Amino acid sequence: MSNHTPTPLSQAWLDTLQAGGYRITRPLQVIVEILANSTRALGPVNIYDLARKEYPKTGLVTVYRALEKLEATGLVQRVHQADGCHAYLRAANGHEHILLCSLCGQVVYFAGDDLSDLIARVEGQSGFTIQEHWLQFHGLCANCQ
Amino acid sequence: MSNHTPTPLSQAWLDTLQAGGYRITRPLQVIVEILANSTRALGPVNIYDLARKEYPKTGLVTVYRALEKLEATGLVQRVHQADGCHAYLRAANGHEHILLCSLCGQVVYFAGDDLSDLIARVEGQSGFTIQEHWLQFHGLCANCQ
DNA sequence: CCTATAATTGAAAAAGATTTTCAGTTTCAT
DNA sequence: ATGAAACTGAAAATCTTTTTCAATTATAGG
Repeated sequence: MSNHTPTPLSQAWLDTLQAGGYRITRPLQVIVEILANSTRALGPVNIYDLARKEYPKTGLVTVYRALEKLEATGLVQRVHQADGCHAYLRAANGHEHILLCSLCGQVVYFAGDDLSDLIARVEGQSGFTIQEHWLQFHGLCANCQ
Repeated sequence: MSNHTPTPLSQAWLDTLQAGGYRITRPLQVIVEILANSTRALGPVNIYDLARKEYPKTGLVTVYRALEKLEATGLVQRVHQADGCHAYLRAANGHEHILLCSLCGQVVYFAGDDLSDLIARVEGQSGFTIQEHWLQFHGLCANCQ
């Protein structure tokens, strides 16, 4: 069976997973390779189909379990779209946020937003303690418009 | 069976639904009443349970169908949370955004954000046409902290 | 290099969530 | 009042996700 060399990013993910106490198996490697290098959001079944091209024995259950590990480790995040939240993506780092093409699922990460004033104001008015904020843009990518 | 007078908001929703060509039935009225006046996000089964207290014949299917209509009409929106996206809420109007308590699901709507500069910059850099933006805060409400 | 152990795997079954089908009922315009 | 079209609830069908379990595999330690 073919055995490509991992990209730098997927190698880094595998190192992180191993440091987290997980074992590095062939199906995990294949799934990591797929997700680390995808430019669009992928659902469990998409990943399953892609993984089986590389390692045909891969089971769908293993995809679900890999997604759990990757999400728990903070390498991957769920993508929320109007029609559901079943796709996954490389997690945004730091102050990155995501911009998604509503047609093809293409993703672009962008940095920069300073919401601290707004957050302070909303905390004051609501009595909440804000722990997390979530900013996401949707639109049409250059190819889809 | 009891028949409370509708609140102004739920009456407005019913009018909108009727204007949209939908028929106003008892289970729809009950479901609208529940959603229009809830201060927290509710999933289909939550709604089902609450609806049956008011109108015991209500079927879960009818809840799903009502949510479809309400979402299509823009009165209700799905709430996206870390663990899934199965709850619904009154839709945010205009420049309102939502702040959710991660423990109890309590929701607060807040207004105000000017992201036009950021949007313009990201459009320029990415080649996307941005159609929609999505801002959501998560935290602990006054009661839950 | 071998070994023991604990994690991981795939298949099948189970559980859950959502959708479809269908016959009977209800709304609402006429 | 009446009829057409929309809506309803129950059951069945479809998905999606999780659990169970025996077999396999990764990895630490000898």
